[in-house]
Amino acid sequence: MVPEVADVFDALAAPARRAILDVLSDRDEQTLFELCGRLAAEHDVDLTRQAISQHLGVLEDAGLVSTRRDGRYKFHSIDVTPLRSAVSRWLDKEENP
Amino acid sequence: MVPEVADVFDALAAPARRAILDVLSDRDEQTLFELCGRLAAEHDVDLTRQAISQHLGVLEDAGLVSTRRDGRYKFHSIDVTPLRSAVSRWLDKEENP
DNA sequence: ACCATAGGCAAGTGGCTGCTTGCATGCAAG
DNA sequence: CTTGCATGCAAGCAGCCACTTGCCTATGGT
Repeated sequence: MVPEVADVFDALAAPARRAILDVLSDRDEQTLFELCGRLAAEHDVDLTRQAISQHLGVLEDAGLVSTRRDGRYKFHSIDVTPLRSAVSRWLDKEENP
Repeated sequence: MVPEVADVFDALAAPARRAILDVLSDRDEQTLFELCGRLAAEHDVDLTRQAISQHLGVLEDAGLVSTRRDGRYKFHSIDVTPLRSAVSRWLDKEENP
């Protein structure tokens, strides 16, 4: 699935998903359970594992999170590339074209 | 009202509001009726005047749109400053701190 | 083989919000 | 002062989505 600009902004609209990006921005290659722990401990995000998993799915569909499987573990990492291109339409505005 | 980061991303979540920013990015100082016309003609946004007005309110609360009153006209302009600071937490990440 | 761990799938529900409808306000031209 | 235009306010309804609950698959250790 190719990520659209709309998917990026929809993904960023939820506070829980922004907190996930914050945690992943601190350290890459985290599993679902690691994320659940750190979200509850450091970001006051008290959701079930399934809720976090669904949020990760949205972020992955938007291309903001990339994953790598190894056995029964799935490691998540942040990727800001889609965010850069999503906001460039307004931030890279030329003053004198 | 001081705009929060959450307000910025909530504002950007709606396609209609992103279209409004696109129109304002083209030309500043547009009135509500001008915006309605250009949104319908060039961006396939077919909403009532009140809907557009509410969207403008959300954008204004987020600090993404600034307004200037003159008589019975109200001119709207884009301001990308809150957007820059909202995305900087992920985009301005230092590789070697 | 068995059990515990890591994660996935799916349906149901409550609450929020986006849009419309109807009316009100304010300014300006005649 | 009346008429018309640009905008503002508020309530109500319908649709969506965030979260939970319950069950399932698979991998790895003992």
